[in-house]
Amino acid sequence: MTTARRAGSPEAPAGGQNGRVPNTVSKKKTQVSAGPERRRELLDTAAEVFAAQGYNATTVRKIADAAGMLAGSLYYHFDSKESMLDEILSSFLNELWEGYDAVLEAGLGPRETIEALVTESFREIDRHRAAVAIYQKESRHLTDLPRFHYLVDSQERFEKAWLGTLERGVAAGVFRADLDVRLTYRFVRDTVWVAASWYRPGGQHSPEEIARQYLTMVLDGVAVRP
Amino acid sequence: MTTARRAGSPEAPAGGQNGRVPNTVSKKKTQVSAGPERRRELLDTAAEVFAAQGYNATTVRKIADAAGMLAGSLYYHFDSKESMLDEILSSFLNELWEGYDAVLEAGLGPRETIEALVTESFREIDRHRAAVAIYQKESRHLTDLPRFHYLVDSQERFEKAWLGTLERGVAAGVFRADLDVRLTYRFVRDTVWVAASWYRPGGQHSPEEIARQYLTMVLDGVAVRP
Amino acid sequence: MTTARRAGSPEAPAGGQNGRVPNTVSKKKTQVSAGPERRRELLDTAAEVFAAQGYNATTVRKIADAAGMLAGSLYYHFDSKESMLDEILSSFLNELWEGYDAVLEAGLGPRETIEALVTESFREIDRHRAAVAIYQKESRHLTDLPRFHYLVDSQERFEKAWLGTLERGVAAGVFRADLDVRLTYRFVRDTVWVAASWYRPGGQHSPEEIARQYLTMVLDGVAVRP
Amino acid sequence: MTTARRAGSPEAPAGGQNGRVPNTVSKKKTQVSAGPERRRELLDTAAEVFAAQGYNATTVRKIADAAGMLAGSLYYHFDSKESMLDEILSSFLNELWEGYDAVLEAGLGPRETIEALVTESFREIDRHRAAVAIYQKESRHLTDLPRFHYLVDSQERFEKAWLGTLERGVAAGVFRADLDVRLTYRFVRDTVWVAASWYRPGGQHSPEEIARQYLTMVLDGVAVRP
DNA sequence: GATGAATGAGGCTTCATTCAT
DNA sequence: GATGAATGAAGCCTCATTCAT
Repeated sequence: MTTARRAGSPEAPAGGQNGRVPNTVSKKKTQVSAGPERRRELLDTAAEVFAAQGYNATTVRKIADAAGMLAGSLYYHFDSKESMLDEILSSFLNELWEGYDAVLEAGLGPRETIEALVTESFREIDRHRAAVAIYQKESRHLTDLPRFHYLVDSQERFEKAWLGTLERGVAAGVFRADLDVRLTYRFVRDTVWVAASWYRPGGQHSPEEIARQYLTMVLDGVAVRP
Repeated sequence: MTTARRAGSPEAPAGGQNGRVPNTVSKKKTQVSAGPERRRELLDTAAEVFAAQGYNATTVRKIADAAGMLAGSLYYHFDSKESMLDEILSSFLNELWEGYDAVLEAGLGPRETIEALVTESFREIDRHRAAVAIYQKESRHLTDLPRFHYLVDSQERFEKAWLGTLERGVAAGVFRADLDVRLTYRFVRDTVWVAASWYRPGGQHSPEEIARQYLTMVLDGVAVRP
Repeated sequence: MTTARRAGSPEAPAGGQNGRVPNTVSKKKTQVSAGPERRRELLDTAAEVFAAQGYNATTVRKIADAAGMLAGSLYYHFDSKESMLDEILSSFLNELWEGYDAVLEAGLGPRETIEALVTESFREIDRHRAAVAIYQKESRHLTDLPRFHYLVDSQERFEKAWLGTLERGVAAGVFRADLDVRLTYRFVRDTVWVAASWYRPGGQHSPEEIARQYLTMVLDGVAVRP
Repeated sequence: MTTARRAGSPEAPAGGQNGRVPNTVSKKKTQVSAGPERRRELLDTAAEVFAAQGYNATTVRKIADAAGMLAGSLYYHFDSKESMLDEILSSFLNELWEGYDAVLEAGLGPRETIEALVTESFREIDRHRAAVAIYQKESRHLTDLPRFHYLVDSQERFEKAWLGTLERGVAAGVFRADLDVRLTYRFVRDTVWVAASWYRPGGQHSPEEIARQYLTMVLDGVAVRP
């Protein structure tokens, strides 16, 4: 039931068939590692459970079970259940923005920027599937808590980046002008991130391949051109 | 067991094929009505809260507050919090499938079928926004409960309908053959239903208008044709 | 489930095969009688349910179901669930003491007194099976409530009557002197009243017949005399 | 399913065949013990309260109060209030049957078997007074719950053992043939077990002494022989 | 006399969290 | 670093009772 596979990488046949860059999030040595790596492991475990069952429905005991310890023991490592969530989300967002910022500062054209952002997004989904899924499900009601206000900030930067690029594209004549830009923005944004709900790392398509297909759908459409 | 009962659906005679249907769902805090309408009102209220806060994070007290009664009083009308959820989802799915079946039995071509399904979907989002949002967020872990097994059935029919239509379209040469059909399926499906997360009835676009724009994006792409 | 047969007499093939004196507690005319008889009927129904499920486990709704009305409606007839219990027990005890007093004032010898008390007791069990069963199960913790203090009084009178008779018998040489009288008292008392837990009116033995057999067991023993 | 597990029974090596066993059951409010003994202590406490107030009337808070902890803390040790009851009853029945089986397999004559069973029964009442009292009061409506179906099994074995012995005795001419055997069975059975309702361990009579007196009453009668 | 709907207290249970060992 | 046991707040649900109709 509480399957909770150790998150992401270890079992992934690293750098396998699709020329994918293995993203070794944690390098656990033996069974149980120590120090800050242990922390990472526990967070990965927690993220899996949160993603699978929902934050509220996840009890600290379930996380502890999945980690092979007792509930109380988690409190040696973390202040609270909420702080685990916090750490999961913030470290995901940090990495996401590292990638996004690199793209945004690269001085690409609108279409290329969109392509790069989409590709980067799928890479993040690949690396942080659980965190992305949690983010999707929980961010709405989390924004009420002051502690998670950075989610709002991130959302705003996010919107600015995408919406801006789209508008730039419309102005440049590379994106259609007959569409409501906000609608388009939501369309593209959702289209990409919802994928986290079904994506499983190590599946038959690499994130880059999925990004490629998504991009041609979004940009060129599903219909055959007349 | 819990076979989706068909709700009386007073919302049904929804004004025509395109005119915005003002959401008459009930304005809490007005005088309470009696009889089976009261039940509907309470379910609508509950759905609103479930959608906003998530099923697990919603306490019966919150629902009762929103309905202007005490928590215990809800149990005069419903067996349990879960049965409220059940009734909300099943009556939504019943209505959804009425619309979908009408489309699927109309003998339309693949492209027209997709167009009709998307349009019908946005109409359902308009009518049952809360239920759709709940469905999106909760269906995954609900399927574990025997009581909600009908969600799995519905999902299967759903996939059959959409995937089948897409395949038909590829075979007929109206949809691109160079895409992974399952990927396309997920793309179209998610793209439509996630809209429930931001859609607000009574906004500036009617469901039909949103459907139209979504359809041209999905079918023809966002990019300007070369 | 909540079988709740209308109590005692009506269905009993009055004065049937065993030369039993029919004790017509209530003469209901048709389906639902009015006035004070209705009250009796409801109390009989309540007593059945209390006896079957236990006072605490019996909800007012169960009684109402058995009586064919809604829970709230009972409050037209009675102040509270507790007052139903009160009325059931006190009216039983009243009748019991009527019978007991007649016996005790008859000036019989010790053995004859015991015989008459036992017989009278089985008659009461026959007439008020439910009340007796309730009494057995609930009296202990009821005595805490001031309202039910008469239970304590009754118990004391009861003990005085039985214990006194036994002692009289020991003094008179008709009951064995080698036994602890209190133990004997408890033995006889319990032996009789517990029968309410399995006795069903209209069974194959009349109360008088059961009394007769019990008496020879208690007085003469189960073993064959050497 | 819930097969009566055998409790560790530290009470088992109960001092000899007649010397009063001082009830070492645990004196709440003393220092709490740890490990599986704590479980036993809590169960003993719970049994005491159940016996005194009835299962339904007993709130978990009352049990917790008696155990010197908060209501919720009980759930660290037990799944539910019902499972406490289950464990109390099943461990009592296990011990009871150990004793009964020893008697039944000893190849005694009918009268000696009855004597041994009665004596064993009073010993059980002495050791498990609370459990016996609970059993008396609650077993009837408990048998509806699948979880407690073993109570029915036990009752059947019980009846077989006693009734069989009585019939053997009648056939052998040691018990009276002029009595209804089932009536005799109920008489003897009830007569013994009801004693749990007034018996207090540490009273002036040892269980063996009470058994002896009960046996001469049951077998030889209360009346002086003519 | 009875109904339908609600109240409010309280019951069982869960769970994040703490802390001595 | 981890365990075992407990806390205390809160959650879902039940139920006796009330009352307008």
